[in-house]
Amino acid sequence: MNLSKSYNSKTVEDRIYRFWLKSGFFNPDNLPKKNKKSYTIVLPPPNVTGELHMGHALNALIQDVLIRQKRMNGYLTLWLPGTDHAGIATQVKVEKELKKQGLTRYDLGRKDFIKMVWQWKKKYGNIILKQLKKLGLSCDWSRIRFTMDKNYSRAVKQAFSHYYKKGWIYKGKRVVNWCPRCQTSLSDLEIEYKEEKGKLYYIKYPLKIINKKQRTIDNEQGTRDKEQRTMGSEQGTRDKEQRTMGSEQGTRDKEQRTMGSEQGTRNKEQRTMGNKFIVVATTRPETMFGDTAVAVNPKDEKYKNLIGEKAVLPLTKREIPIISDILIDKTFGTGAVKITPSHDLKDCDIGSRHNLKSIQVIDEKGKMFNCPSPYQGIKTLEARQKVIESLEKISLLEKIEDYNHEIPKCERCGKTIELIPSEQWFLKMKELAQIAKISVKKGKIKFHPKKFEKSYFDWLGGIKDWCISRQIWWGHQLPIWECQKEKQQSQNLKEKYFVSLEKPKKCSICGKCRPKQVNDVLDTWFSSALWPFASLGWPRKTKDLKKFYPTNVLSTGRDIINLWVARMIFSGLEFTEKIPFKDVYVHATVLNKEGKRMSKSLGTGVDPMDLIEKYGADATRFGIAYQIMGGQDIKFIENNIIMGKKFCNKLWNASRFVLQQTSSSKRKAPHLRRYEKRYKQEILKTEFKTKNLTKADKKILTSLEITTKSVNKDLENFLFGKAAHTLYDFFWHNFCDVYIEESKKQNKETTEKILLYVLLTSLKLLHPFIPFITEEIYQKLPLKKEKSIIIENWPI
RNA sequence: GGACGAUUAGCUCAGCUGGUUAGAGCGCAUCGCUUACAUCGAUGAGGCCGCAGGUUCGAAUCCUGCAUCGUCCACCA
Repeated sequence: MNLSKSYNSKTVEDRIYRFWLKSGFFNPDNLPKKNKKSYTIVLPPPNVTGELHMGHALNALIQDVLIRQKRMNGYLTLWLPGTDHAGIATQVKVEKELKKQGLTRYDLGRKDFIKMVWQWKKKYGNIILKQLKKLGLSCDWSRIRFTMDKNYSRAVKQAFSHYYKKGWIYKGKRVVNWCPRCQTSLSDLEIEYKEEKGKLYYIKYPLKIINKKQRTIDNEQGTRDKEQRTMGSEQGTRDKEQRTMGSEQGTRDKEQRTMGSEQGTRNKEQRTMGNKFIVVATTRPETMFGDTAVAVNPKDEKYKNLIGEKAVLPLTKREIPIISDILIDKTFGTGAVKITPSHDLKDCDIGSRHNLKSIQVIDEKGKMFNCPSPYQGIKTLEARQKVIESLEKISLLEKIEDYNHEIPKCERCGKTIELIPSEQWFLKMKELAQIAKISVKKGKIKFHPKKFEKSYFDWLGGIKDWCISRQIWWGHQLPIWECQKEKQQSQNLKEKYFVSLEKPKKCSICGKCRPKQVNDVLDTWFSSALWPFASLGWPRKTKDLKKFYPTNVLSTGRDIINLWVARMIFSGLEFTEKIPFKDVYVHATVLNKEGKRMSKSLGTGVDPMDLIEKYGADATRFGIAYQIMGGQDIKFIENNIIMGKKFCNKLWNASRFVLQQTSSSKRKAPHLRRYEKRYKQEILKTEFKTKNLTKADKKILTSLEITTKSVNKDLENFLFGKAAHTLYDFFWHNFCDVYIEESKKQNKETTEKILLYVLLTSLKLLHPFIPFITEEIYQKLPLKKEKSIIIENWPI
C-alpha cells in the first residue's frame, strides 16, 4: 500500500464524493436491508439567492454528523435537501439585474418578470447546493425539493384553503411595515433596526383659543379657570426647581417660562400667537398632517387640565382633541405625544381605543399626500425638512435635540420602513399558537439547549395574527379569487372572495363573471412552515411521508426559532396531526474574532469555500466541529482549521504506518473482522487475554472502549465539540504517541491486529466528522470490507 | 427596554454535581530530520480563573452585588 507522505485533500475529496454519489448510499432506498428504522432530517432550505456562509457550514456539518452516524448505526436515514424560493430576497436580486438594463419589473409586467426569475433560478439557484456538496454532505440529492415545485405549490394552496375554510383567514386594514422600495408589507421579523442619529423635534401645537362667546357651559369653565390659576401657582414653584418640560403650563403663568436662551428670544412672538401651546416631541414631524389627537398620560399632573381640550394642528389648522392614554410615558420628551394612527403602531392602538380617525398621509411609494400643497407628493425626508422650516418661520418649533434611535429597515434591501395602513390578509393565530405551545410543554418536542424553549413560549404567548400577504410578484399567489360582479361591495369575505386551488372556470359566487385572482403572494414563511411534510409529498399520502415523517431532528439557528420553527410546529400539528420533529437543535452563532456576528456587508465574514480550498473539507469540518462546545457561540478563528488539517495529516500518517506493518500479514487480515466481533462481545476477556496482551495492548483497548462510549454519549446529547475533542485526544495522544511507539518494540502478530482494529474503529468513529479521508483510508485497509465506510457498522 | 449568555495562559477554548501542584490546541523558547508523520517529536516558559463580598474545613466551580462584552427579542414617540 503506497500512500503519499502527506495527505492531500485535493486529490481525494472530489473523487470520493463522486464515488459516494455513484454508490447511491445517500438515498435510503439503496441502504442495506438491516437498516430499518427511519431517521430523518430535513435540511433547512437555504435561499436560492444564498451563498454559503459559516452559519450554513456549521449547521450542515451538524446534520451530516448526525445522519452519517445514524446511517452507520443501522438506521434508514434520509436527509432531504432543498432550496427556498425566498420571495423578497430573490425578487430584489432579480430586480437589481434588471436595473442594470435600466428596467423595472413594471416594464416587464408580472408574467414576464416571473419568467425571468425562473430563468435566474435555473442559472444561479444551485450555487449553494454545489457548495454544500463540497463540504461532503450526505444528502439524498435525488429527493431535492424547491418550495415552488409544482407539488409543493399544491401543498401551499391546500394549506391556505384549509385555514380559509376554517374561517381563520381574514382581510383587514392594518398599519403594516411597508417597504417603499420592495413595494410590499413586511412582517416584524423581516425588518432590522439600525441605530441612526436622528433629531427629536419639539413642536408647539397651539391650544384652541376659547372665546367666552363660544362657551356654552359657563360654570364648568369657571371651575376650570380656577384650576388653572391654582396650577399656575404650583407651576411657579416648579419653575424654580428648574423644570425642563411642560412649557405649555408656563404659558399660563404671567410670563412664558423659558427653557433656555433660545426660548427666551421668542417670547415676544409667542405672546402674539396667543401664548398657549402644548408641546409635543417627535422624531417624525412630517407625519403631523395625519395627527388626529395629542395624547398625555392620565396621571400626568402637568396636563391634567388639558385632557378633553383641543389643539390646533399647525400648518393645516385642523383641530384635534387632547386625550389621555396609559401608554404614554410621562418622562419622555414633554410627556405629550402627537397621535398618528395611520403611521405608527402604537398610535394605531391608541387610535382604535379612542375611536380616532386614521388619516393616511404617506403613500405606498413613501411620498406625502393628503396634505397642503407644498408638501404634497414629496418624499418623507424632504417633507420633514420643509415642515421644520415652515414651523420655524411661524415660531412653532420650540427646539431640536439630538436623538439616536432605532430606525426600522427592510432586511432585504436596507431601505427605511414606512408604517402605512394597508389591506392585508391575516391568519388567526390564537388556536395555532396554543397547539404549538402544548407539544413543547408536554415534552413531545425538545429544544437543545433547553433554554430556548423560553423564547419560544414568550413569542407564542404574545403572538399577534400573522400577516401572510405580500405585495410582491415572486411567490405563491394567494389561491383566492375575487368576484368581479359590479357593486360587489360586501364586507363579508365570503360574498366577495372564494378559494380555488385551480383556475376556476366560473365564479363560484355569482356564477357569471370571470373572477380575478388577488395579486398578493404569500409570506415566504407560509410555505417554509410546511417544509417537513410538504417536502415529503403532503398532501398526497406518499410512501415517503409514511416512512420518514415525523422527522427526527431539526437543526437551526436561534434567530428563526419563532420565524420558522414555531410555524413548522403548528403547521405540522394542524395538517398532519403529528409533531414535525422530535428534537430541535439550536446551534451556535458563528461570530468573528471580535465576538461580533459575521456579516457580509461589514466584510467580517469568512467564506467556508476559501477554507475548503485552503485546508480541505475534512479539516474545515473538524475545525468547526471542534469549536461546538455546549450552547456557546463560536468565535471563529482559522487556527482551529489548521489544527484540523494537521489532525488529518496525523491520521493519514498513522494509517500509513499501520498499513506498512500489516501489509506483510495480508493473508491473516480477513480474520480481523472476527476479532472485532468478539472484542465487542467479550471486551478484552477472551481473545486478547488468551493472547497474553502486553500492558500497552490492554491500555489502548481499554482506552478505545472508553472513547467509543464517550463519543456515543456525546453525539446522543448533541455535544459535537466534546466528541471531536475526545477523538482527537485518543487518536493522537493515546494511539499515536503511546501505542504506535510501543508497537514498534512489540512486533508481534497480536500487535498488528490490534493496530488494525484500533485504526478501523477510529476511522468509523471519525467518519461523521471527516468523511473523505476516513473513506480514503478505509478503502485501503487489508480487510474484508463493506463497499463504503458509509455503511460500516457503528462502534458501540 | 426585555430575555439569555460570557468573562480561566498572548489567541481560541475545556474544566461535570465544590476537594490534592488549574488543562488542550495555536503561538512563543530550546533541542531533535530516531526507518508513519518537521503538517512531526521532546522539553519548557506563561494564569491573584473580570472585580467585591458571602456560604464552606475547602471555590475557577455555589450565592449576592458590580463592571465589561456579546447574542436574540422588542411599536418607546
